[in-house]
Amino acid sequence: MDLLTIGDMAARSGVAQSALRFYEREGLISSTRTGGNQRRYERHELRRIAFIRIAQQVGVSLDEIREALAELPDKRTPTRADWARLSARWQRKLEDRIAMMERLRDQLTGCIGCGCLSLQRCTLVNPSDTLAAKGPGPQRILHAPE
Amino acid sequence: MDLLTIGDMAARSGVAQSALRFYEREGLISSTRTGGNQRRYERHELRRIAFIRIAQQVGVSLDEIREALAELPDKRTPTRADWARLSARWQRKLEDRIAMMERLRDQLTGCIGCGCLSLQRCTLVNPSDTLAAKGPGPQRILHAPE
DNA sequence: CTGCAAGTTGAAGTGAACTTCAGCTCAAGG
DNA sequence: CCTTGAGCTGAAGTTCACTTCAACTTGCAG
Repeated sequence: MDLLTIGDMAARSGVAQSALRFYEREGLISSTRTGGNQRRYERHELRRIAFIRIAQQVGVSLDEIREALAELPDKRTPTRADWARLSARWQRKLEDRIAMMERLRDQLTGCIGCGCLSLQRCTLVNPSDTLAAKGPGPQRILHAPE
Repeated sequence: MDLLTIGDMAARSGVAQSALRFYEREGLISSTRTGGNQRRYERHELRRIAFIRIAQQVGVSLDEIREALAELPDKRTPTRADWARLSARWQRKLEDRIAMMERLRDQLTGCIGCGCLSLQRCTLVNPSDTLAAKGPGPQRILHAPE
């Protein structure tokens, strides 16, 4: 077999073993077990991990990542097309986020000119006016505009 | 006087009162007190709050924000120029971050083509190879490339 | 077969950024 | 004056994404 141990996975992905176990508990990745109860990973799990890290870079929560990954075929090894479909969706998110940051940048430029930084005049603070509307509760940094 | 109560500040900034008290404990904003120990804010504190929220949008931690704000004059009300100087610095950070997201996007595009999402071949997962090198400890989402 | 690195578990700890709570006090309109 | 809403405090709780720990078991090289 060409199954990988958790050590291999950690080395190849740069993700700590503890994080891999955590991801498994959270249902983001999966493994089989040896007779002695040790984890063995199929190679394509590396791809899932790559996907998770990329999504995190984009600022997506593990919850949302789990949902996305749930769309992958459960039984068979995901094909190139499966991954491409998913990636395309994240690419969209990324573009949205980039667009938001650019708006932020442009507005900040304007604000430097006028020195205002006023809260309601500049739409800087509530970029898409959704942030304040979220009410109390911890607010996500760099929330992804859906 | 035209001092604002914490309720006013919350309403005008869209930031919860509890968060404002928290920011004050953390030394990010300040207030004077009435005889009856209630907070009263000068209007320019709104600008600090705006700045805090903007910086958070860019993905900066409160620690870093505190450092940045420490450069503002402590005694006098910050001038337009003071703010402009600070804003310019954040604008730089924003551009860096946008650049990183764009790299991410372009690479993701490439990966969709080849369907790879491989961890080490694509530099996608460790965009500037610093992430994995950070060792154990919670890793910041969307870390700002310094 | 032995030694030891590598793996296992559940529970508890961490840090960031807040929120919630309980038990009070203050301030302003009627 | 009195009520009612706004504000105060310290301590504890919350969520996210993990890490650390202790005590124990596996697996492979020699």
